[in-house]
Amino acid sequence: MSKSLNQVISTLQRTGGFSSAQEVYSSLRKQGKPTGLATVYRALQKAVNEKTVDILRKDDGEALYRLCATGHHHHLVCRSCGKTVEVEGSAVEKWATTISKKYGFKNVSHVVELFGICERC
Amino acid sequence: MSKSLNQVISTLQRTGGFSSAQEVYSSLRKQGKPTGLATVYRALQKAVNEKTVDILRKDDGEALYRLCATGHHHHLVCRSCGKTVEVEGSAVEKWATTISKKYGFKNVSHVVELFGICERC
DNA sequence: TCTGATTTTGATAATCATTATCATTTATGA
DNA sequence: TCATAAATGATAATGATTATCAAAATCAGA
Repeated sequence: MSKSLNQVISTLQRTGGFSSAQEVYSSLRKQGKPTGLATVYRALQKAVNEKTVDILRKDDGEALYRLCATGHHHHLVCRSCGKTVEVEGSAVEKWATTISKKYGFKNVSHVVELFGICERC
Repeated sequence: MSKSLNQVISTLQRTGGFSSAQEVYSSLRKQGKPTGLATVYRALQKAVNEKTVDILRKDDGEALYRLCATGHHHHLVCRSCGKTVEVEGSAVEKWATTISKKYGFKNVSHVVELFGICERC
């Protein structure tokens, strides 16, 4: 595992929720470990291929990344300031299972994210 | 309803499935109804706001649009062949509303997609 | 119908995330 | 050590989307 991949992964661990590539980039810079933007993208890409990182898209199409292994939960993200709350969704889990059976799909994963404006914004 | 909105809608009808904005643009041009790219985007945006058109993202982040006769719904997509089923999710809608209130978020949208392997694959 | 105001349009430029390039640095291994 | 391969990062290129703004179409009232 290359050095930069390690750093990107551990940055995702620190921040917890979803981070865009640009956020990882500036986060690394703030940590005193400046890393080229291209390298950040490369590391994220590799992590996604290896399925250690999960990718999803914001409304505007920007990609968000998060560690896969960190237990299953969902996020409520502020569109304005980026504040993220982890939320539980057993209702959603059940729903997903029901739907999958109904249509005969196997091995179903789901992406569920909420985006809104938080109180302060 | 403006003229261009009509044309964009009927183009989506003709092509049936999902089309990118760029595809709609060149499709209109081929039909002999050349329309500015900006206008195409504006029309699609408006249609999405009015919930007459559905938007989702390709893997590379490009937006795809499709007529959405059946109101708000979600998708169950086959990872292997791409087959897509529209599914209803009132359970999810309720859950999203509850969570949003709980954390004081306003104007909350949600992204819910299911990915699995369909029967045939 | 004429006239002035408002809306719509479209060519073009600007934006912004992402990818490609390529020279330089760093790791590897015989 | 030396040579080769891999990783890095500054920068340019790409491509979808959005903003700008002047011209054209539409509308409303006299």
